[in-house]
Amino acid sequence: MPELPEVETTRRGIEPFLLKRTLRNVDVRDPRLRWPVEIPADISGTLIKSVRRRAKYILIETAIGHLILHLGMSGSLRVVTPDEPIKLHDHIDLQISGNYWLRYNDPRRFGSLHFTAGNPFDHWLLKDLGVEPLGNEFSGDYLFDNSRRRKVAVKNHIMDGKVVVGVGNIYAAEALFSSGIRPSVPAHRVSRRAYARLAHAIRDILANAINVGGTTLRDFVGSDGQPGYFKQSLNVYGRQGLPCRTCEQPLRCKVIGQRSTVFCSRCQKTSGWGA
DNA sequence: CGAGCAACCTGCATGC
DNA sequence: TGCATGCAGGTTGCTC
Repeated sequence: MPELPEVETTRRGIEPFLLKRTLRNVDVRDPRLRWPVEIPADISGTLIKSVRRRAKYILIETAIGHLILHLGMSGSLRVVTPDEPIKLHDHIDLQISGNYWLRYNDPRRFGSLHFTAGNPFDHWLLKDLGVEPLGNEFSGDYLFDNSRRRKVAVKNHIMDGKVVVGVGNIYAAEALFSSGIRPSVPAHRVSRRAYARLAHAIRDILANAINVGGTTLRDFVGSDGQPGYFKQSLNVYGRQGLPCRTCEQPLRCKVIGQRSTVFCSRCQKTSGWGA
């Protein structure tokens, strides 16, 4: 599921169920996630003070510290009632005051849940993260300045969480298409102007996806459905071999940084020397 | 230090 | 139908 828009959609979906409620208990039924889940027992009965997001992590602030949740590749949260039968890969319940629980399911177990009593932004998972793509520090100049010595493909550059967070495989491909940049170009050869286009594209696409995600919010949180919003607006991801929506050339697919990357060889010509 | 890649897991679509 | 293969929206941590 989750790239940044899906995580933000999830955060917005669960926030009203959590805020100013009491966390009655965290029931760790199966602790085998990316790292073994260990939550202190005295979190039970604490008040939930905020539900925030940093990168693809959801931060749930309680009276004694923060829960740091990551959905990995296949994690999801559903709102359930306590009598809902346990399904395969239901790992954790956040038991909230009132007649519902938040149930975490993760087949591939790439997700994680941590607790920290300290400042969550100093936690080892968060402390080295790059800037937020929708925040003020992110810009074309920022991407340009951080890329001068980088020989990796520009696609890897924007997917590097130490540079900018939240840009996953789907949105990286989409942003490069919409800014006309060839994904395989070395990052240090992309011009300032091209990075300006790219930064705008990243912002636009992510913001847009979050907005559209909002419309499917209720279904998403309530029923564990996969949000269907993005398929419609995707221009390249998953469309290899199909005609480019701009020029009708068949889209090509290439593995870059071990991830498949779809692009249009006609529309994405920016190689770093020109515009 | 940067770059490249293996690893962590299961589920699903595909092809024989 | 059964089985093998390849691929999947993320991230860490190992090598060189």
